[in-house]
Amino acid sequence: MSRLKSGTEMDTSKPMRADARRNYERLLVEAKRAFAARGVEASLEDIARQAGVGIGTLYRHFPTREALLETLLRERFDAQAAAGREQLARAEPLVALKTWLAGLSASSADYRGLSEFLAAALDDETSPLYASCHAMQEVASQLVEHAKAAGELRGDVTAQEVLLLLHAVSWAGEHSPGGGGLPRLLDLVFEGLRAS
Amino acid sequence: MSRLKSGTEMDTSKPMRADARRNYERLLVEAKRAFAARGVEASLEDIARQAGVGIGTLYRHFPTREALLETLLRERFDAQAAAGREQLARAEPLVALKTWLAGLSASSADYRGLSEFLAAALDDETSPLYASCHAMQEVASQLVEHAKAAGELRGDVTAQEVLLLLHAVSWAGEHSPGGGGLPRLLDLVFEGLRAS
DNA sequence: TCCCTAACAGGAGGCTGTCTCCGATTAATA
DNA sequence: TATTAATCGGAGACAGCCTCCTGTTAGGGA
Repeated sequence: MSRLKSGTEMDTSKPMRADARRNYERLLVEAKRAFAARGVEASLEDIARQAGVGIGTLYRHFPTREALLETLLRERFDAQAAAGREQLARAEPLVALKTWLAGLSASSADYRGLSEFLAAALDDETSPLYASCHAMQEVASQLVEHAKAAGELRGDVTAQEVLLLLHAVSWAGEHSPGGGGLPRLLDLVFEGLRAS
Repeated sequence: MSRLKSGTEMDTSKPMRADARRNYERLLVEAKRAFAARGVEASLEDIARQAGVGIGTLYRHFPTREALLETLLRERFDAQAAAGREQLARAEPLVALKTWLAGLSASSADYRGLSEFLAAALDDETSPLYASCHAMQEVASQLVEHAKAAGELRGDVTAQEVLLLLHAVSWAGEHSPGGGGLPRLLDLVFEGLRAS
């Protein structure tokens, strides 16, 4: 979105040429479809082919797979962060935290293998996903502190641990036989985080 | 080991030729090294090269990556299953279960990406790892039932869920910044499984 | 309307990896 | 030592990642 340079935002650079922009949008549409269908490791050549574009064009717009994913996820991540800040005002901090985490896990669920990618991005400052994920950690941190202050969450648990466990649960959800076990697993794990 | 046809066991087929056996063993040594160093996705061509053997030879002995892994893991898995049966006699069933799971997670930890592989194998009956993993599920099931019967474990949790959570924790351990967070994560998750 | 040029398109090609096939090689046996 | 069946191992087909460079084109200025 920000790379479309499409008017409403600060335009420090020239707008994209019409053909470039057309291709950029087609690539995003096809990437979304491919990632949803085949997981986050879908072939980039396939995506380019489906978009009716050469592989070189894909790589110019998105130098890495992470960059492509980041563009697809940014909008959702922003919304998720906003939702988190709303939950901060809520009366029951533990419910707030859990609700927010459930939303986050739902995001992880629609591209197979995404948890893996996100977990890797958190260890790599050069990844385009790193910044988005870090913003998420910021929000998580605040929700965790709220719940601790209210005495509803174990005092010895860190936000980082909570997020890691959430990623783990999302990962497990992908490998759950039925597939619909994610909320159940989240419940189980959350039980252990509650203050005793 | 069983494929070595090395005397002490029932030999329904002829023993391997000396050169075949030599290569088989070299491949196992190098595979172990490579998986430990580069994770479970290490290049099979590299392994063959390091073993001083052609790629064709590797594929003849181990038709798939799973087969190679299975041979490397079988011994450990057998030991783990035996350990589980010993734990069954123990007085505190919850401690027994946790001890056993900790041992299992330690096994998962030495090849990066192994959890992923094991989780996938559980969904694929044709995988050579499926049988080994299923035996593990059998033991887990008994330990879980014991702990439930003693009123120490939540009654509504299944062995499958417990194992899935264990895999998830192992996975998270691989992605934990410090790297030594696995026991801690196991503790946290276990807290939620305890009967309340 | 036409032309010029910076921006863009996109495929060839190098690289790495998986997996198969089959002629060359060799261990074991008589 | 000669025979032969088991084994070896690399060539080659294929797929994916990523880069480079030539040909093309959009769009502002004359």
